[in-house]
Amino acid sequence: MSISTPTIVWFREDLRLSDNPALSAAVAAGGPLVCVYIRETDLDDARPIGAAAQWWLDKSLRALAQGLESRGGRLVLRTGQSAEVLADLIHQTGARSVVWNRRYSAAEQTSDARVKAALKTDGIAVESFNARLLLEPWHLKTGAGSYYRVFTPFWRALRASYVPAPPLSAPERLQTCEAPSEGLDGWGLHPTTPDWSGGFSGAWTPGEDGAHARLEAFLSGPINGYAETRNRPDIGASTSRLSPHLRFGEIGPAQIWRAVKAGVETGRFDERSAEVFLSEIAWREFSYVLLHFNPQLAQTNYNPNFDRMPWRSDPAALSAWQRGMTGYPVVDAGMRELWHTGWMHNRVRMIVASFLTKHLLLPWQAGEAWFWDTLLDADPAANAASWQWTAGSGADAAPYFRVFNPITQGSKFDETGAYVRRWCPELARVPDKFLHSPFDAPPDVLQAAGVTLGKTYPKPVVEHAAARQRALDAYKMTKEEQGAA
DNA sequence: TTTTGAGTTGTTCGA
DNA sequence: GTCGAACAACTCAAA
Repeated sequence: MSISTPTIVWFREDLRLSDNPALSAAVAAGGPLVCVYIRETDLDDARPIGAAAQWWLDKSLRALAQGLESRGGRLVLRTGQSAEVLADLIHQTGARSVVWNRRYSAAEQTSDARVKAALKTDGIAVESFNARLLLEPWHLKTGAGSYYRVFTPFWRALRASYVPAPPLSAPERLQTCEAPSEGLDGWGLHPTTPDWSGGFSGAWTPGEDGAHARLEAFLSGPINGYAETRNRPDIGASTSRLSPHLRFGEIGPAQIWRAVKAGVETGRFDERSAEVFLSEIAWREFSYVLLHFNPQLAQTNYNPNFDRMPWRSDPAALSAWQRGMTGYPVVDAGMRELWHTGWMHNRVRMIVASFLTKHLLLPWQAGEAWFWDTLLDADPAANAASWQWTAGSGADAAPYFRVFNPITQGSKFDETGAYVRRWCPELARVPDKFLHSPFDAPPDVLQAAGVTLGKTYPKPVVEHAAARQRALDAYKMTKEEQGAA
């Protein structure tokens, strides 16, 4: 390869300059770079990213462009079919090679394979890398040679065999080729009319620098005690909040792994909490395994017995759940946190997901779709796998009789009530004893707190005990013999 | 091949 | 108030 030949670096879900194998390989090739992000129009089978994620993408691309510019480079933005855009760039710049980091949903992989074949036919060198996962989905196999369907053995195997590669530092200077670029402002990723993203900007700093600041903030304190405090949404900094950064590849799991392990080795972190935190990273990996071997994970039941589940259709109940108006404070607080900040605490995600699928008996796909549109971190693998897990239809899923009691969960994990009081301010003056079940409070208590159920705060859309029994009865249907119907 | 032990995150009831 | 058992049966992973 002539050292003057340009290499195209196709950025996708890896919006970072450090520990980016494709970028490092392109730099090592010695020629100038063409750094491009393509707004793809040919991913027919893939869902477009949700509205919240678009907001993040907008900011993350700006941060990436700035990172490149500060090193003497430039980010090219294009819209079109990926193969055509790349061919066009090759024509414009004289590039003879293309590199990217792999992605793992079926639509994306199919498209990438097609692009790769077409480029190779034209005599272009193409190489792809892993920047997104500790180990790629096909890497770990059980003794019988199949993929892992149960988390714990998967986690044991991962822990035993994974050794992170040496870190790759961000290039200090870059030389990029001139090529026509579109403008981000024209992409309309930031919402207008109305701009509902006001709650996002105060809560987040998209981009690689923001990702590392978030990691450092987590490692400088909250990681110690994480094993317990991670379940407490009323404690502001109890989790890492790295999920949206991971979603867009502003930081990779290998970088997190190295940083955590280094802290354990120097005795800086409590070992148990570090282990629990890394196991959460491993759940993300496990989700990618499930997605890879089950491309329809976001659409169809992993466990086909659930095809017999008698889900209801109830637009009013779905809407109450989406808007945070179910009358169960911890559920409503979670749904409102999601709407305002694009994120929800993990413990609360489980509570609201259990409520939708069990108390309301609505299909998990409806919840998955809502999360897809409203979560900044909406991930094709983790979102689908987690919803199926909660519903009971997923791999290694919760037993069907595990129906979260939203009152008990609220009292237990929002012990101080700070979480409900923040997101449901109309309940702020309800005393702790009734904060998670205002419908059980005596009338004079509600009056003193300025609450009128049905007016200032909704009455519960379902009664817990009856809804629980209905869910248990419905789940029995998934157990019936084939042909019993 | 067969067997065995185990499996993210809970709730309710009754002693 | 606390504690242990029941809730169900099945699939997976590994010996």
